Amino acid sequence: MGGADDLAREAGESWQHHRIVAAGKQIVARNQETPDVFVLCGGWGFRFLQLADGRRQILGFLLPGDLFSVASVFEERFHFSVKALTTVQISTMRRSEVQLRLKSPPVVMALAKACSQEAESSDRIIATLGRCSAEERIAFLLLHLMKRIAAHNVIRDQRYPFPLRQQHIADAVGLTSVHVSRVLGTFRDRGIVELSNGVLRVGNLPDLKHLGSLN
Amino acid sequence: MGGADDLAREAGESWQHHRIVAAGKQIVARNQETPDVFVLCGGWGFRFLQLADGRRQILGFLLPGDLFSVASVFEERFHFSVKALTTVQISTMRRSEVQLRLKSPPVVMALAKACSQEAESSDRIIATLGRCSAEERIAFLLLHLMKRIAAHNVIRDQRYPFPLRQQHIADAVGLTSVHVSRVLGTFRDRGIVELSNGVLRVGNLPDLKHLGSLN
DNA sequence: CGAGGAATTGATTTCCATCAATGACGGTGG
DNA sequence: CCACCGTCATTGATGGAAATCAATTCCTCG
Repeated sequence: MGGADDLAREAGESWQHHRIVAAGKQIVARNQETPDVFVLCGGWGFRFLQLADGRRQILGFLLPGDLFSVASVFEERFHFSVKALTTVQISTMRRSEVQLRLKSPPVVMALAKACSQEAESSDRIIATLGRCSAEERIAFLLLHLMKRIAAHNVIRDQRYPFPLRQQHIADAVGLTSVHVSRVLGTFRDRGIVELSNGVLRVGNLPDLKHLGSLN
Repeated sequence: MGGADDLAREAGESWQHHRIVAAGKQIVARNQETPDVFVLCGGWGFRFLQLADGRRQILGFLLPGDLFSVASVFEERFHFSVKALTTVQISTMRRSEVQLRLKSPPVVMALAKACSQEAESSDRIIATLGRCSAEERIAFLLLHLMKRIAAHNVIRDQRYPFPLRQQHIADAVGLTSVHVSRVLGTFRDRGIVELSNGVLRVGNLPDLKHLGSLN
């Protein structure tokens, strides 16, 4: 997640492959082994773990430029699965080739940066799931995604492109989609945010931040 | 976390410092800047985030040999706090010196390994907090710690040294200590595990695994 | 022996899950 | 063009898991 831009800039073209995946399709499976490192180039994806009884936890969302994970540069095996949320473009690069590029300091630095961002993000999610209420969790997720969306898009009128279904929100913050619907309902009634037609409209950013900022 | 053994083996002695910290004392604070990389050499510690209203989430426990975090090799600032759970020995090394050692492939590989282990561990914790019941969360934590404890100690009679208070368990799995007490009570009644006097005795490992194995 | 933190236990409340029904779309094929 | 269907969102009623509040009791350690 993050930092792959630098990697791509550094890289030649010949040892990369591109691929389009339709919305809803799975891209990689947990425990799958591959000689490639994956980067998402367009659209949205998400990483997740599925429990034996079907419960699903979304670990994070992938936006354009995101490496599937820093660990995948070193590990030949994924410890999570990835699905396309929207139609998605992915680029794959031979791991061996990527590792050769690790001789270049800027590439190493980009990876190191991505590593610490991954770790910090994970830790904030753990704290949110462990200690926050439903409203706080959802607010946190929205704020987190807004920041990342804004890095890719010009935001006018506080309207963010937002392809998630309520089920995705639920699976990301550890709630049921029914309860997500209720919470988003109260957010709408209170004029905090409104979510419809793949657009997130923020009506009261201070209130949202008040709910969703851990500290 | 993990992989610091290799680092230490690789390292000389002169640019390291050792320190003893009493149980309960804080070792580093969130946002604290330091020129040093920290390794825990003896005792137990834990990493945590504290929310504005005092809610605390323990992110993970540190055992001997653990780097506080891989990210701290690259970042001069911690994004979490660390406290000593027991009396603890810590070793600090100049970050600049550690980074020089990054020219050595085995050190890089040790770090990469630690990075992917951190990421996988975080993701499993996220899934556990997001999707599992109180019993499952506690069982998961116990199993996770048992594995790590067994790597440091000879385990006889299924008795593990276990210095956590119920409050620590609660803060690690996102519950209240009252509820942890109840769940541990039923575990004891069912003969699954018994926790007392800093010793965890496992009475029925299969049942524990059945509860705490995500898949 | 006494004191203070830790654990246990009970009563009650709160939050969220579950179950179930309905409505709103959007696409598809007759 | 419209009936049909599947997916998604909403809403109500109910149940259950864990939080909260509040006493004790149990240890550990001066």
